[in-house]
Amino acid sequence: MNDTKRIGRPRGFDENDALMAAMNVFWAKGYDGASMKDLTRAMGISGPSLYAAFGDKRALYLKTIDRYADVDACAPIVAFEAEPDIEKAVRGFLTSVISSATDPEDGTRGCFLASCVSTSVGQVEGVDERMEKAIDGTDLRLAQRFDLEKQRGVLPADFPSRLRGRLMYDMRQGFVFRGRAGWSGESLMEDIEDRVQMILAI
Amino acid sequence: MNDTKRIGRPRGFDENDALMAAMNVFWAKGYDGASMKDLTRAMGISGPSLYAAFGDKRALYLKTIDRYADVDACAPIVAFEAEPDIEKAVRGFLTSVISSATDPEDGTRGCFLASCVSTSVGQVEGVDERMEKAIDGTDLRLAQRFDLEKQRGVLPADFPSRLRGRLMYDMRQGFVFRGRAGWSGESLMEDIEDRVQMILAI
DNA sequence: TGGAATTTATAACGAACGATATAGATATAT
DNA sequence: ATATATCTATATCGTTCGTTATAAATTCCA
Repeated sequence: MNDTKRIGRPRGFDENDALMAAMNVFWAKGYDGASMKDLTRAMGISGPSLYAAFGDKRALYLKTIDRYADVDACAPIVAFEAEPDIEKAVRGFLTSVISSATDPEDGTRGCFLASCVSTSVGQVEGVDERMEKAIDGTDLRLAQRFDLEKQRGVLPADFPSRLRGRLMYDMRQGFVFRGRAGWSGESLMEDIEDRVQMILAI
Repeated sequence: MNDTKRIGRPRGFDENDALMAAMNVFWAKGYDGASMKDLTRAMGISGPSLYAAFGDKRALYLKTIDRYADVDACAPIVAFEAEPDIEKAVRGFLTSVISSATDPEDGTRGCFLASCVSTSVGQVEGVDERMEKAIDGTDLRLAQRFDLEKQRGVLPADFPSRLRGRLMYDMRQGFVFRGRAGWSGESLMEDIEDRVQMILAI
């Protein structure tokens, strides 16, 4: 927005990098579990710098949520939209959900929204609206993919795109949750063929 | 176990009542959100009494989880098992899930396990095993209800009871989650007919 | 009635939390 | 060069947290 050189000492850190680092901490430890010490260390900045740049802890948390929505970091949805064959796309979505929910990477499991932010809904002010909007957005994206197949004639005209999109979202929520509780990827995979047929059933 | 009068000053509170009161606090505020002050006030006892009777905060939390499993306080599952007609039973399960997830009662929404304990999985030591066992148990109860219908001949012999039980569980998880994020009961009800057919589809 | 045992209430503990006051460092503008 | 503005680092603030000494109160046993 404003690229002109500003007066005063310049930032010693990249705001975006710091935000992503903070997100990973929240992701791995949860909102309450992530202390300011954890955050400042991971972000590579000191307390006062954090407060000056992002406000307080809660504001930082909300900013990581907005950032996540922007960068579109949710692998399963991306996989779903990229695969042209709809059945493979649905299977790919579920497979991606399961693998990300059971293969921890840096302590971060599943989707940031599904496995971290969702646990602070109703607890941290400002999260509910963002979560509701995120769910709405995801539901819509999933439904639009089905609508596309209806236009192509692959899916029948009366296919309930919106309902099946919501169903996929709820399935993700369930898989992520089971993954956190200790379920193995293999045991979760037992369900996917039945669920693929289910999602696409007329 | 031991009803003989014990020496010393007797308890001034009922252990079971105190445990249920503690559960309601955790249910409404979450594990981290519930302070010892909240707990002692709701339980009607003082700090030292709490520690003497239940151990520390975490031990108290785990005991409320065990207690919940014992009293079988999950309304949707009870509704599911009580209704003889299987289609009505499935519909009743989902309806019960939705109403309990969107009609807050004393700040407690949904199922204690689904809406509170599930958010502390991976965060509080001892919760994971209990949650995994609880999910297993619920999956099994749901599946057994379907098996019963297979014996009666209402459902075909190749009906995948276990998979559909899991599916119902994941749907509950999704509904409870959406309810916490602000979804209304009416909007959630839009899905149920599609889902009832889905759960019972061969 | 006097001790032993147990629960109670008051008060306060150390630790960790989130958040800041202060001062020093580094840039631009005049 | 001086002034001004912005960022950084150290150190510390006041709370709140979960937890626990301490001592009074209440019961049973001898």
